[in-house]
Amino acid sequence: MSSPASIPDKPALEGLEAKWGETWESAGVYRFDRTGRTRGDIYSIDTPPPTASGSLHIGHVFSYTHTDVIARFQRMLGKTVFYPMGWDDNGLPTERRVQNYYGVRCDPTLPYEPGFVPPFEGGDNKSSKAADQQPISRRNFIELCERLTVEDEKQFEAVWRILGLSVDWTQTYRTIGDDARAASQKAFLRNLARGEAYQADAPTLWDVTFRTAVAQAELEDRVQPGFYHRIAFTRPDGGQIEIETSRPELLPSCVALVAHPDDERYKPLFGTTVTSPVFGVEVPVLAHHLAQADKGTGIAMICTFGDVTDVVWWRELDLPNRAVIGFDGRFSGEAPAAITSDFGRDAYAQLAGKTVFSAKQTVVELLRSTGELLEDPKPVQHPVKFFEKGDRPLEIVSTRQWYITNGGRDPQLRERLIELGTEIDFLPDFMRVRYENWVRGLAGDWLVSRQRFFGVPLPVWYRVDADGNPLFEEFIVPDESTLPIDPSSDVPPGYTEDQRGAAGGFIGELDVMDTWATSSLTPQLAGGWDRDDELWNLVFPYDLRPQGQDIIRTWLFSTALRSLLEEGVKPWSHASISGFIVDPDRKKMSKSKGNVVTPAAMLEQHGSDAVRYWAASSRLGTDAAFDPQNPTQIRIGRRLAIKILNAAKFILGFDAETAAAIPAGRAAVTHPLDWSMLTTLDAVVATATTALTEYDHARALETTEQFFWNFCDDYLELVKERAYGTAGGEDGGQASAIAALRDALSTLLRLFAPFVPFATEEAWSWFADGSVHTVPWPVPGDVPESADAQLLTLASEALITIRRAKTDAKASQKTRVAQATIVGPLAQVELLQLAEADLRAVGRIEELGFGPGDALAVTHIELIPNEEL
RNA sequence: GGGCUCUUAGCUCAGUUGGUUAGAGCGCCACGUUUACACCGUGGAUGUCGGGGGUUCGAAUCCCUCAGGGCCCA
Repeated sequence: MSSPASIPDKPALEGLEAKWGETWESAGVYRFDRTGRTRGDIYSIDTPPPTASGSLHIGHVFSYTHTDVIARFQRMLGKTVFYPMGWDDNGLPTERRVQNYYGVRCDPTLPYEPGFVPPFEGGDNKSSKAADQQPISRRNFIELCERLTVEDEKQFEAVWRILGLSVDWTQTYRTIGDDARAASQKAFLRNLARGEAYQADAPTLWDVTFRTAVAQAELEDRVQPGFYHRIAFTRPDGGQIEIETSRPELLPSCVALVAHPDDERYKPLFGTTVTSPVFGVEVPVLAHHLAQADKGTGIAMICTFGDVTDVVWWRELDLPNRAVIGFDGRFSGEAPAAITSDFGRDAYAQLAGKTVFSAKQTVVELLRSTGELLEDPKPVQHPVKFFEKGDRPLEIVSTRQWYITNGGRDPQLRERLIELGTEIDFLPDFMRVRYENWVRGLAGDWLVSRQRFFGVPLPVWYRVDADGNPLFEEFIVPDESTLPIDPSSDVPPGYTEDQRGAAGGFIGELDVMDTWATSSLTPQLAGGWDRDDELWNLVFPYDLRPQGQDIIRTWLFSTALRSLLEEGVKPWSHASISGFIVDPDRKKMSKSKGNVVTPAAMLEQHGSDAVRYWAASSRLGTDAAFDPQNPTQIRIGRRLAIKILNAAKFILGFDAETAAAIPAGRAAVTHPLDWSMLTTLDAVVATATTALTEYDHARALETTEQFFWNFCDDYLELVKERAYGTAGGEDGGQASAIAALRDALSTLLRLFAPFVPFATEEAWSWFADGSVHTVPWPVPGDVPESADAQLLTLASEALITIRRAKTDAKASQKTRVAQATIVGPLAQVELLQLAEADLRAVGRIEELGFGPGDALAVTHIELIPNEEL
């Protein structure tokens, strides 16, 4: 970046990443300098913070390259680009990684152990058994989380730097960092103050492995094998009602039977009662429209709680709660009070303490013994709800949890969110539908409390009454100025530590927030919300939110929600959605399928420019197939990057002395063919600029690339003799060619710069000062009236015809031609004659004639045999 | 079951508001070592635009329908 460097004899891509990465960093090329800027000067990006505990895969490279191309384009347009990087390090994935990496697990009841050394380091990140993990205190556990994420983040940053992301590395944040915790807690407290956050004791989807509540956005259905059990309930008159259930173990928690209100078979029974088998509990028969007449026997039992429909029925039909499953996924020791018969209580005693699995077997045996299992269980495949990161079916337990309103129970808020979506330019546009579908399908408010450890603590305490019982409705909040806080170690205002847990004192909330509750605030975290007002006003609302399509329901939605609640406006004007990478069998790459490709080796093997080319060739929203064994697009990208270096070297090598005397730009251009090329290039500039402005990076790249290959294959060949100065004749012909070539080179390097930043920077350094990445994006230049793009096209066609004649004769392209005639429509031939000398030179034609004809063609070509050379 | 999306050359993909004979790259075949490039150059062959129906002077493009792939939601 100092004075122009000498051009290597043999340009190569190897080493460019390290060379330019260091130069860019030390020169601060991508630094966000807000001095004197106004909002209109800024282009701000709400970068996705990768999960620090995960591993980067080729899909990350794909989508982050899309963003970087836009960032570089906007920077060259003259915008000051706010392009920060965050690390999403809080949350369950980190906890799991720490457990496996260090062989530990968190037990909050244990005391802190200073100077703790974990059993080992560098576990293989495969799941290890809990029994093999050493229990440690929460504080020790969090220290290990902190230690490992810092290490992981260094490795991530190294990959991003090699890839050439034009991030300002002084603008980084961590979702577990002090500022992030403070902002997350502050936003929650403001939700609370405005009535948007609340706590409720309610049936909650619960993962028994991780022992935490989970939210709707974290659910997934998995088809599981199961059995339908046909069971008999008894009517007061002794008659039977048959139901089918996949969860007979929940029979002791049965609170009603339910059928569809229009179901003629059961209409007479509505309002009557029946008695449950084995446990002998009398329950009502009720009507509800969610009961499916065509499923099983058409009548179902309602238990507390087998699935989310049970919860709806329980709530809407105002039924009692007879929950039997505890937080550990086992049956509680005490039978529901409704079971009063000795037989029923004995039966329940056999279930107490059992897992769902073994309780099911026990209940089935009991039903067989009483003859109330009417037939052998029928195997079925049915969808079961799982926590997306879990591997045991979710249970539903009643617990006190914190919620944030999200429109799931508020039609007005829901409509505002949908309206907000219409104000955002989704790229591609159809992705908005996924957002709208999600908003419309919300079944309840957002459950944000998690019974985990490595997260942002919910910033509340609870008063304890005179008898030592916590008063959850009488919560205490900290002053904003004290954030971030940890209520399990910090003391609420007006209390002292010795009052913790004491009668008349307080207790701290132990739960942490859903990781999305923090990452939904990435615009705030990165943009200095309520911490750096000047920055915030410069970047918010952001220009761009790039992300993957798989997290529209989580990250995109929750960010839009928090922005609406906190600021009342959309968080960004554009949301660009990248597709994902599929393997050659069109299967999505994922860790569980074992088809993940890690980027570091790819970048090392092929070079960053090559990998970026591959990524940038795909449009937003489309999935890209990738075969690591045969990375065709990457090879093409590598070829392009090398070609850029070679072409630049070639162009800069033409008579350097003459070139030095030629003014930069187009002042010395006189030849019609040169003008033809430049006006064609101007059209490419216009197309590429429009495409990038519309976030169609693939089109910009394709257009530029196509021009570039034609430029090299035809124009460069046509003018090289003239540029060498060996063609002779025309006045200023050499200067014109050299000036046009240099002007085109400058333009092409800038057009390619967002896509292949390393090769373009290298070539730029051979003749110009400063970085190509901070020079102005090209604009179409001045051309004379007479400039005609058609001329270059015709000359290329003529050249191809001449080449074909030589190829057909199995002759070398440098074979001389004694005589040739080009025929074609008069206007074309007249135009083409303007390039006669260049055509003769490239074709080594001694005598070139022109004549009339229907279409452009070469006739009467007369090769001079080899031996006469 | 619902929503979205895709199906174009052997492969990966372009194809704009409907408009001549549907394109590119890779791969393949032939030729060529031309003073930037063998990580190269030149040229060539390659299609029932998933199937069917409709609208139109004209359909890869618009509409209907069917089939298949993918993602998300139930």
